[in-house]
Amino acid sequence: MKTLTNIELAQLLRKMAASYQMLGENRFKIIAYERAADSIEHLTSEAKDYWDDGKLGDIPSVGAGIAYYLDELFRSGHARHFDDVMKRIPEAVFPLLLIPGIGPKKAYRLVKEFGFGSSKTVVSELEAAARDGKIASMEGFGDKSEDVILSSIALYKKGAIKENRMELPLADTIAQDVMTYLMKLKEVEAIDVLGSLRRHVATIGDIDIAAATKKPELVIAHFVQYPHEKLIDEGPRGASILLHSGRQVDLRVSDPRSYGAMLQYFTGSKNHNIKLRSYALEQGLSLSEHGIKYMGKIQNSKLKGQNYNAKLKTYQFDTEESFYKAIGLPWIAPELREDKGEIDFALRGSLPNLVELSDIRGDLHIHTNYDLSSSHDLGADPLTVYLDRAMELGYAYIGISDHNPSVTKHSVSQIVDIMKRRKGYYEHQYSSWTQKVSKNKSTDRHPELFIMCEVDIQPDGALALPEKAFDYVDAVVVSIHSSFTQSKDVMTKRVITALIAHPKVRIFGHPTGRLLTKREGVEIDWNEIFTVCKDRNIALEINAHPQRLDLPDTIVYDARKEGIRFCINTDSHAVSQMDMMRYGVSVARRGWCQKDDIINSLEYTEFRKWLKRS
DNA sequence: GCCGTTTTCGGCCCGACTGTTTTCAGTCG
Repeated sequence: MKTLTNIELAQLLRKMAASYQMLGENRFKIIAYERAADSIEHLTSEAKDYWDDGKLGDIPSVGAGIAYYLDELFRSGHARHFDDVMKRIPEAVFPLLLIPGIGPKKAYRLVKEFGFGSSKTVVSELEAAARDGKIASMEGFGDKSEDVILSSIALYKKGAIKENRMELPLADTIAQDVMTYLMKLKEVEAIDVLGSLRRHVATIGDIDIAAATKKPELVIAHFVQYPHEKLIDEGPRGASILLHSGRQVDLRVSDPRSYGAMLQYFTGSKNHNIKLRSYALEQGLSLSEHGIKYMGKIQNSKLKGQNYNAKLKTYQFDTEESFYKAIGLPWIAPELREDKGEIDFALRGSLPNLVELSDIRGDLHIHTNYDLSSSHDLGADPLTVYLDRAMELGYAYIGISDHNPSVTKHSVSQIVDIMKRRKGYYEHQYSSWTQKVSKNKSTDRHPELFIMCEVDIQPDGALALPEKAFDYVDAVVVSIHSSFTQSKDVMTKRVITALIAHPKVRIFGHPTGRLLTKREGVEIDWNEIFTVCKDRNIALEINAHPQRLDLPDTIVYDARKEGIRFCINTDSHAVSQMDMMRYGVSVARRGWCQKDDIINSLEYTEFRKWLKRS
């Protein structure tokens, strides 16, 4: 039987939710399935592992009912109840759910009406029906809905499907461009990104931007002049455009007096907001993007002094801080707003003091253009260029972690020789560089250098660097670069073998090996890895490379609870990539890391002690 | 169907927008 991944389970549960919606089931049952899907999708370990331990019911939002069906699914590959429900739904409805503006009810009606049979052809068949004017005559539909379906399909074909996400740095770059453009207007009093982008999630759907202004019409008119492919929507509160890149940007404007409430509302996450509103409701407070309505009879003292909008019967908040304060909470950093208990921590006043980019003192995973005959990519720039940049960044140290020399092309003694020559070369380069900077600059402070190596973990767990070559490095990062699809048991043993192979193994590089939107991470028993890392005092890397962001934040969160420490590195293959450090810091923050959890926040002397185990 | 520092029953976050309608259903974030 094929093992079901969390993503596949989540998709299955969402299909169940959609099916129930089409069948007119109780709406709370639908919500329950959606919540279970969300919960499983955000799980840090596989649901299958919960099942192995007989603990499916421990998964939040999975109760006795769904646990029973999932159990059957894991045992036999089928859940009769799921099959029975979905048997009543034509398969052709499901692709339609990915088209903007089409939900379960509409999809179901359209498929029933026209008898679309195949999920492969349904989108083009629907397009043809709309072209022929066959939709406008359906009850509940009209000319306008027909147009909307046509333009939605066009969007869908351009890639604007509901699940098409982009990597964080790309979204960040696009958003910065648009915000720079918007800020040219002096009427824009404040501007921020919203949603998953503000929470620094690894992949982003739409780009949402908030602006505070007393002249909304002016700001919106300016926004829709930004170069775009298509104006999707324009109204009094904002507008949406589709860029030439196929990416959607939404602008929302708000009066400065209620900007804080709007910012809070649209930053999400959905689950954070749901939890927050439930909590507020217990105090008789109803939250919305406009502010807070008081439902109780006795005056609530926390709302005193807030601006009151009589028309909306709502108290307004210009900042998020004042909004949270009115519910009795301190401000919660956006990265924490994922319903992982942050509201309880906020209540107890024990939110983590999150690590900042400025806490980072060095970057330990950098590839130079020194050719040591590796089977992997070299970097693009020489050591001295990285050193210059490290100095500008104010780093106390950097580590050069080139890939090990190819083990298939060289003998052991050749590899040892290559590593020895490399060490000599770097030491010489570094020494002349330090002399140069001491002469030119007023300060004698400059980054220290660690000569390291990124060593392949071979399929059997052996390190791709012979014992004698370790004499020529300060420490190594070990990483998986091949055989990603080994079974969980084999992979776990493989990595543990590598981690304990040599005392100079200090960092486990991009541990899951995932490539965002391209390749899933490896299957591995994280608890066993955590145990070994803790015993051997090895750091897990948080790789800041835009395509990796690896470890994923959810696993960082779990590892941190076990007392594991992390090293945030850029894995730079060119000097410009050293600036990606901030994305790694975002991952750490989403994993609730404080400065102490990050090994490369240590100053040089302390870090050196850690790295060299002395 | 899930869930519980007052509850094992009776609740379940909130509002905007749209289109097709005279009060609402569907979709979205």
